[in-house]
Amino acid sequence: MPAAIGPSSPWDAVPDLLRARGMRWTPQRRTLIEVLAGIGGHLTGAELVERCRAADPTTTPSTVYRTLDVLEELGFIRHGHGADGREEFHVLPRTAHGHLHCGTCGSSWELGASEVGGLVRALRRGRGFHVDLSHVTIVGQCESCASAESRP
Amino acid sequence: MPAAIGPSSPWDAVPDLLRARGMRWTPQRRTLIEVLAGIGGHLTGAELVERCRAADPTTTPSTVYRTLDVLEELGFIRHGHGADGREEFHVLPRTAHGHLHCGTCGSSWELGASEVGGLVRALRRGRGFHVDLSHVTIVGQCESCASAESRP
DNA sequence: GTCGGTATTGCGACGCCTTGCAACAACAGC
DNA sequence: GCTGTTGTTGCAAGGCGTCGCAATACCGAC
Repeated sequence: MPAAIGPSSPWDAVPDLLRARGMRWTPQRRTLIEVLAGIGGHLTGAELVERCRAADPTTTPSTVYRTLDVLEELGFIRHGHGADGREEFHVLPRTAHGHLHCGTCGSSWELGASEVGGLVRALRRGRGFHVDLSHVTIVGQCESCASAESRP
Repeated sequence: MPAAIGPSSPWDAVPDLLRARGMRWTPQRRTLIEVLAGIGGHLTGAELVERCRAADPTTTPSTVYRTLDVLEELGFIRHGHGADGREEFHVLPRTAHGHLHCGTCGSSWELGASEVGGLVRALRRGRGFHVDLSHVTIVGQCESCASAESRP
């Protein structure tokens, strides 16, 4: 019995987008898409590999990372680097955004375009430099860690 | 014959600073310091390991990285992460500064406190977040790459 | 000068991610 | 439905960086 017309998801377009570019729709890619569709927010590459392995134990890291590259080209994900330099992927970013990372407690927050807008404009005007916002990670210390440290 | 009193270097203080903290001055650390003193600017961890190996083939990566941690605690170097997430060390930073990295051509520039000042203040006021400037790497596209791309 | 406590080293193993390559399989055309 | 092309996969190996552990050697004390 054919599934009823379910809630349409942006991911549904992936197979055709791939084929339109002469690329192929494979079970391995399907696995990764299902994992990505089932979660949201930020994940490291290793976490993604692990979740794919949970869904399909034959998953290979290299395939996951290569598929992530493809999905990034298609705009479905973006990657940046966390405070430790490890890759971090953002699923379906509504708008480009950077990240704020507390080096003490490890929490992180999104950094909206409005907050970095001044810097982005200044760099564009002053240096002709075009900032890739999704790749911006600002490291430092968050409010609660800073106050905890000044009053131990 | 004892060396004449040479040009004094900030590195000369390292042995005593270490001992003052109950740490030790070892030949391996000496090798790394000599390498660092002989260059300047930005280097990746791997480059540093390689240069140490050139000076002393018995050099071990783990020792180099651990010594770099110590030197960072002492303030002689700072590390950040380049566009690809790899570690990058800055020798003797005069002032805290961030980095601007062109993802297309790979060049990078220093980002002065004045340029990021607005963002730093906004984050402090708005979120109580204290930015670690030396850890900031802004990725994007530089002027020449951007214009080369728009007019191929 | 020697001795002992302990910081440091070197090793081996691991984790994350990338790359080259041969074998495989998706898919367009018949 | 079969077939050939060629994009993908899985493997193996490698690079960068970290960590635990036993052996080493620095350095302060005697």
